Amino acid sequence: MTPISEEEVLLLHRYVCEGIADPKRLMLLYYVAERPRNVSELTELLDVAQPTVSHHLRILRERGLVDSVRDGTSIFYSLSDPRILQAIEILRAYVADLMTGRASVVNKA
Amino acid sequence: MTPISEEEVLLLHRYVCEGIADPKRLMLLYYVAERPRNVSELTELLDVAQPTVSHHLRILRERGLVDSVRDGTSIFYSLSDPRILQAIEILRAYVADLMTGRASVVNKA
DNA sequence: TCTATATATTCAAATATATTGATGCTTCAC
DNA sequence: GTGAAGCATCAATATATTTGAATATATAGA
Repeated sequence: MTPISEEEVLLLHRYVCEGIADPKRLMLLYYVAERPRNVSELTELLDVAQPTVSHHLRILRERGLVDSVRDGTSIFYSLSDPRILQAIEILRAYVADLMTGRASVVNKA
Repeated sequence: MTPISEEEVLLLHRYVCEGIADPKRLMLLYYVAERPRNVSELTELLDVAQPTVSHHLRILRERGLVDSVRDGTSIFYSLSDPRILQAIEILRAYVADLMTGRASVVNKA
């Protein structure tokens, strides 16, 4: 493990961690990872007001986590890099283990 | 990629994403991943007030991201599960590519 | 027990974030 | 050009987070 600098941590935080730090945005990442989806579709899926979805999509877009492509009046969002969800999936597995007691608790018994 | 449920996303957020959503906490995770470290040491390394470090450590501890062991008057913190940093390292590599223009921008040219 | 050291907690202030109704902008069909 | 659809931005509010000074708690040694 290469030591990390404070500047690198700040970039990591600004470009990724901040982006995935909201449940709605996590859901958005999973949804657009399946296939490109437009805002209307994502608004229905998330069950929040449309401006809320646009707000979260903007945060993801500004950080480069998702790409957007206009098609007529719709704008389709997609995941920009598979590593983003790859990392999240590792954390997801970790949490799943946590919930079934296989991580951190049992390992210390 | 197995579809994720809203409940699973909430757990993922509460137990991990929220925990790594602050630069100071990211630094803490890297520091305690190297070796167990006590609060005094971490306070010097982070260059913030001791209560601030305790606060961040509590957030990490409550989520199970770090373990703590008392030794005399000191309390040593360590990383609870290697997968946490494994995932972060993937994101770190992604950000490094972003910064050198190898990710997301170039791939779309 | 008294004192010093190490860590945690409380509390308040400052800052940041999430949410949504109202509104503006863009695109397309007619 | 007009109207409608889709999305973004604005403005206002509510909520959450970060921070550190002051204080409390816990351990060890004398």
